[in-house]
Amino acid sequence: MKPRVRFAPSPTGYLHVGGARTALFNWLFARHTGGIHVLRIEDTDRERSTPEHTRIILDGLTWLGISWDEGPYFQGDYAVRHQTDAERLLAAGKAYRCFCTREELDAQRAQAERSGLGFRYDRRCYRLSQSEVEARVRSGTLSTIRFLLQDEEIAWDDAVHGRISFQGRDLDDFVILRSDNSSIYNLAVVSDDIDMRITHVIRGDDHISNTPKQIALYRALGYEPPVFAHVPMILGPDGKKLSKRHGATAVGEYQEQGILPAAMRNFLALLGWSPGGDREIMSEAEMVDLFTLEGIQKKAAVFDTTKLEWMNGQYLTALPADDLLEPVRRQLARMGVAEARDLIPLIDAVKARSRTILHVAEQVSVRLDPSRSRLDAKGEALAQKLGASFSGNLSLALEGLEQLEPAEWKPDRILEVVRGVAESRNLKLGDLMQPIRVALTGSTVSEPVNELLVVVGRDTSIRRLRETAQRTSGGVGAA
RNA sequence: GGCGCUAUCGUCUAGGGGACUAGGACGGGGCCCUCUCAAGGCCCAAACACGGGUUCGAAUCCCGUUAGCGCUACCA
Repeated sequence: MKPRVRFAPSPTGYLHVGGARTALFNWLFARHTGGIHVLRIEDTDRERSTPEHTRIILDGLTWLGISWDEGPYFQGDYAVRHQTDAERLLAAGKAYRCFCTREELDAQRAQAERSGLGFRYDRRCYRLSQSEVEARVRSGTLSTIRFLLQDEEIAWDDAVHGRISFQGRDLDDFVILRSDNSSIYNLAVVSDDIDMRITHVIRGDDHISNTPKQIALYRALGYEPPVFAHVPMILGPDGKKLSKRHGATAVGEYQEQGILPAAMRNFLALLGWSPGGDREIMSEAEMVDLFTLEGIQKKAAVFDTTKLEWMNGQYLTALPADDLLEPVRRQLARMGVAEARDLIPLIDAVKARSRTILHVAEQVSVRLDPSRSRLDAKGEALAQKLGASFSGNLSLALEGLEQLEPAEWKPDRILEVVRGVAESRNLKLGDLMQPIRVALTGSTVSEPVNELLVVVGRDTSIRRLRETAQRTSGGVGAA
């Protein structure tokens, strides 16, 4: 039988990196086993669920390259089945009506807390006589349906943790149907997972304590529970559950920061999963091939953005510029930069020394700007640091460069010429190259200057260098 | 408080009784390359939480302690 897995987010917020990782594991497992990946939106919390959040979650998954074979299904569409299942349990004596109000329950809880004991529902409504229950229902008293939990051991063989067991007596007779006939999470999930014939439930660690309740529900409903695989949580740098105060937690934020989906996916896969050995950078196909539930870590993992950026840098250098064209274009558009010409050579020139698309776009825009002849504050400061020779050396290099015909404007030729000038003047190559770099980019960091000159173009380069040399000839800062 | 889960370098991890003077990666430090910065190559510092067992032998198995985290709703 084909495995069937599901990713089941609630549309009450953005797609969180933890959720994205859970989705990734489900998808990887489905692909690896030839199974089906179902997407189910758990929108039963009407108060907090919005279509906007649903859209963001779908977009985030798509951006990451995580697809689904069925759905999205919306849990809210199955309210009738949930109710029917609850009533079936009630009719079978496996659940009972509870007339306790929220206020009464709160009081009982507070009472239990005062006496230092953990609260557990005392089953007072279970002890009501049949006629009493009927009388209250007839009188219109609101009631919930509670599941009657047997006092027995409930255990399962978790695919990542091994055997986990709970005692029924430590669990509560939990509510499965609210007084407005809407289902509580635990019932809705089990009812849907049965209906959708889910074989493997791969979800966050925080659901471990829900699992015995759900297993009891499966059995009471007459079904065998699926395989459970509880994946570890993702933590912030301080070891606490990852949250807003740790910075970016939504997948969309990383997209905006210029992280590549392939890098994000690779990084997320390695957070709590390892193929064994030293494998780190993996293609989608390799990850699918290597993925197993056994390779999932038991321990929670800290989300390390520094390593994410390193990995993104790896993808940036390895990917052909063509693959980067669209994201760079989007970023340039966001920055309000007009792309006057073919961006491929520009991207090629800078991608190896960039960690994000943002970073690539910034450098591209500097090289793209034909009017950038005046040094900005930073460039000015750098020029000053190079000292009085800045303008003179710039002019020297310029004399050589101006000799070059447009057809000769190639990295090898440029290097040859500049090197010739340097040797004839007894200067080091860097004495001539660095002023050019600063003049053209306003920075001491760039690709090799001969390549930079080609990327910027002969005419623009010469014009800009000439203007900068003139402006600073009376001493740096004189202009 | 109760119940549950977890525990290898700062971080992500390899390891599943002898192959461990514990390997890789990020980050840090150094060197090489070099017109700068990356990339790349080489090197260094850095960990088995603690205590008991089991065993000829334990990072690996068992028990306890400690610590961290999760759950403990008519939320999901």
